[in-house]
Amino acid sequence: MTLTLPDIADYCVEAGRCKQVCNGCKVRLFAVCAALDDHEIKALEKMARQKTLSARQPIMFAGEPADSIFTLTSGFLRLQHDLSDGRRQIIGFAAPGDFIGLGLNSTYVYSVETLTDVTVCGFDRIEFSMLAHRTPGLIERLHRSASHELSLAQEHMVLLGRRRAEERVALFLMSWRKKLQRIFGPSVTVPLPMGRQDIADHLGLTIETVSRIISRLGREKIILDVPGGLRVLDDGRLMQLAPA
Amino acid sequence: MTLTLPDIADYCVEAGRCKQVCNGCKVRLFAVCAALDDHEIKALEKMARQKTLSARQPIMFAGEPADSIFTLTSGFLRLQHDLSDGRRQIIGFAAPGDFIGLGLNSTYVYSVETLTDVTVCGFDRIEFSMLAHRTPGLIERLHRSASHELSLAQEHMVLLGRRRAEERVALFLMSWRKKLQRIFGPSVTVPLPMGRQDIADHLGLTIETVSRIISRLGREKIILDVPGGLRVLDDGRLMQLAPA
DNA sequence: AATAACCTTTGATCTATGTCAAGTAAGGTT
DNA sequence: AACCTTACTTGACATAGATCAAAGGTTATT
Repeated sequence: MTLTLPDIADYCVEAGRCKQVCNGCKVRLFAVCAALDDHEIKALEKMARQKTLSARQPIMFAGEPADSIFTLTSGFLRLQHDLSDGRRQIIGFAAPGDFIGLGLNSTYVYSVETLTDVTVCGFDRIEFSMLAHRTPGLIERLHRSASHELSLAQEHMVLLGRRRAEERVALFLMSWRKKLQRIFGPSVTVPLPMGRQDIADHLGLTIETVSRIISRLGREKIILDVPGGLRVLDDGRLMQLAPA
Repeated sequence: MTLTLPDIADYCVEAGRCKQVCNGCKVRLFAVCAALDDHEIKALEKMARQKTLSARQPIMFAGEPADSIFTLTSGFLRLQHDLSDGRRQIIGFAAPGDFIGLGLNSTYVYSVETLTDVTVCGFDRIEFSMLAHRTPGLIERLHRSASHELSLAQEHMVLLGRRRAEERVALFLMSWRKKLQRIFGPSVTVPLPMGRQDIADHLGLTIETVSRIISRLGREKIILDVPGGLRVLDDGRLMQLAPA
């Protein structure tokens, strides 16, 4: 199952720069850039550098200097914290339109790896910060995005702290579907560009538990496992699995 | 064990208003207000309404219209999500200087209850938002605070998703101590204005597990249980309990 | 000072989920 | 097509932490 926002790299990449970037940008309306007027977008455009990255690559590490920040324009990422003994918590998955580096912090607060081939619209953090400093609308937009992330993070704390395994899986499927829906439009088939282990590491479970629950939901005809994702057969029962 | 930032209400409350609020404010340097220059602080001061609230009171509910937002000036709060079946996740505890309503969202994203008697410096959300809109330094400060909260939230996800009970308790004690230290200065004795059940609901554990672990750490002479809080006897071993 | 209400601690047992260990399927490569 | 690698699934068993139950302590109330 392939998700096609027509590949932004197609009409963008030219010695790492591009003209026409923002106006042709498929994710513009979802991204922080939506805050900018024509004048400001020109300034941003000058700073932007398109990049293509292949699947399954680490692209930044928690604690390292945050030289560059970016909007994800196509493909998917996972954002994660790794403990020294190998345990891993996936903080979230990024989809097209998501901005990485919202906090403008001088070091990255999490590590990032690509799940799929990916294109990004990258900026020098300092340069971007300065633009933000003199562009109140941009900070406001960053703040709104960060606040939204914060409330999602808090919702996820409830999931991790207080919900049982089946609820976690059900809620994950629903929230991931909702996130994709906003970008790609409604669909009963939910693409899962991440593996079972990634889902487990996001939900604080083991791969076996995730697998068993997905199998069970399949047996109960609530979902149908299809290659690359899954189809939601019974929305109502899926929702009932997790009390509000 | 009583924490005394001298009570801000002393020289503040006068028909719900006050002169001299901000200059006398004990938490000003920690709070979002620190972003403001003399001119701006005057504008803010006009909008501010001091309030006193007694211990163990719910003061706002998730989902309700966010009419007012505030800086906590003394006392402690807990911020929580409640599920319909009674399960509860405490998102965090607020200490003097913390701002409640950082996101400027039109509805509250979590519920809040007082742990102790409390004083707050409250604002009408709309009024405050408008001030923020024309005061870039203020939004910037809100954004920094929100970003900081976001990274704390992500750290807590790791705790909830991937750490064992003893690590959770140890990390909680260290992070709570660190938070208080910034406000009240260094101290080996850590006040715990919240109960064991609150700690459990913050760490995704049961009260029995929290109690057992605190008892064990006491037996091992890592901490000493004292009324209203506890004393850290062996910082090194406490830190060793949780791998980075 | 005695009583009551509420926390907290401790012990005994249970269980949801983790761990360990095979299998099976799906791509990718030669 | 056969092989190999990697991901997923399933089963059997183990365990960290939950649940149930009963004391102890503290603080507030009369």
